[in-house]
Amino acid sequence: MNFTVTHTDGKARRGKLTLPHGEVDTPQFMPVGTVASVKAIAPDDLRAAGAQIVLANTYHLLLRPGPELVAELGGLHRFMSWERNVLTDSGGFQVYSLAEQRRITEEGAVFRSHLDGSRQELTPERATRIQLQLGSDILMAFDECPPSQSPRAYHEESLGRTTRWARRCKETWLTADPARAHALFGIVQGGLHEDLRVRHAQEIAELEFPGNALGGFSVGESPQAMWQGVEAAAPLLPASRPRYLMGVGTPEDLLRCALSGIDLFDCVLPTRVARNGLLFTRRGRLQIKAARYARDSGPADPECGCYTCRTFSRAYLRHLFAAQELLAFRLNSLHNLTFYLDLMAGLRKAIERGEAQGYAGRMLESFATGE
RNA sequence: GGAGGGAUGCCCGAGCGGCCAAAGGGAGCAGACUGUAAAUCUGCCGGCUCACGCCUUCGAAGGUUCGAAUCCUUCUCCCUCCA
Repeated sequence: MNFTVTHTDGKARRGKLTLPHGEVDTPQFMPVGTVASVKAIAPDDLRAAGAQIVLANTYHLLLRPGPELVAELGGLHRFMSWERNVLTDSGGFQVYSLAEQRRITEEGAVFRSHLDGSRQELTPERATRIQLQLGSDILMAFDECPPSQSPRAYHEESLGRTTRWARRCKETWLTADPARAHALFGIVQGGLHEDLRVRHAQEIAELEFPGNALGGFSVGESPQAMWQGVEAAAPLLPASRPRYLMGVGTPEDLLRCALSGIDLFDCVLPTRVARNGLLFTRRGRLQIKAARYARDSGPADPECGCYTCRTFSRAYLRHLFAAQELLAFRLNSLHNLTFYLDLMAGLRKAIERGEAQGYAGRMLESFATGE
C-alpha cells in the first residue's frame, strides 16, 4: 500500500492511496456492502457512481456464507465480481450494535448470532485471519466501540483493551501476511474525551499501522459534538498515513470532517435512507414519497448526472416508492451514492485549487436552501 | 314467494347498554435513519380548539332507557340457503 498526499488546503488533504485493486483518490467515500453486496446496487452501478472501494463486514460474512467458502471461490472480489478495492470492518462495530447479544472479555467478544442464535466468537486473531481469508485490501483492527455516553471509566478500561487487541491484530497480520499485501488499519477510540483520544491516538500511532481510523463517532452524540471531536482528534493521527473516520456520515458531516483532515469515510446512510425514500440533493434532503412531488416532472436533483436523475422524474420515483416497486431501491440508492461520490470529487478538486473552505461553504449553504 | 345473516369512520374489520370519537389492519399524511439485526421505525389520521373541552358520527326514521353503534318497531339496500 502506498499513500501520498498531493495537496493540502488548511487541514484538508488531497491524496492518492494505492491498493492492490487500484487507486483511491482521497478524500473518498466508501459505500457499505455489509454482506458483500451494496444493497440494491450491482457492481456496474457502483462503477457508474464512481466508487473506488467498498466496505464489507467480517461478522456478517463469518455467519454467512463463511470465510472458507469465500476463500474457496477466489476471495471477496471474485466472489462479488467487484474488481476494485474492498475494506473489511473487523466486526468491532457489532460489539456496539449487537450489545444485547454479546459478551466482551480480554480474549475477545462472544456473540449470539442474529441469524440462528448460535454462539460466535471474534478475537483479534480470528477477526484478522478472517479478513485475510476474505482477501480484503484494507483490514480493520478488531476494536470495541462503546456508546459515546458510556461513563469515562468504561472508556478508559475499553481503550486499554482495544490497544492490546490492536497489537494482537498486528502480530497476526504480520505473521499471516509477511509481504504486507493487505493493509491493516488501527482504530482510535476514546469517545468525546479529548485527553483519552490523545492518549489512545499515541498508543495506536506507536503500532505504526499503514493507516489509522477514528472509531466511536456518530454513536449517539450530537452532530456538533461529533464535528468538534473529529476536528480535535484528526490531527492526532499520523499525517503521512490515511485517516479514516468510521461510520460517518451525512453529506454535511463529510464536508466538515474532510476539512478537519479526514481522508476516508464510510456510512450506511445514503443506501439505507434511499430504501426509506430519502434522497440527498444539492438543495438538501428530499422525501421522495412526499405528496408535493406527485406531479413533479423534474429530476430529483437537476445538477446530478446519475442514471436516475438523467432518466426519471420525481413523480415517477415517488410512484415507484409508493407502489413498493423494487426498482425504487436501486434508483434511489444509485442516486444517493452518486451524490456522495460526486460531493467528494468536487471537494478533491476544490482542495487542489485551495478552495476547500469555499466549496464546503457553498455546498452547506445550498443544502440548507431546501427543495 | 319462504327462511336466515348483514349494513360501523377513505377501505377492510372488531365492538353487541355506560370504561366508545369507537380495537386492529390497510390506505393516506408527516418524520426519523450515521463502521447495516433495517424494503425498518415513529407520529398523525371525523370537525372545531394550542389545550381543557365542545360538536357531529356506527344504513334511514321513530321508540325504550338516566344513558344506545349496541335493545325494540318500520323502512331501504346487500348476502346466503330453500322454492
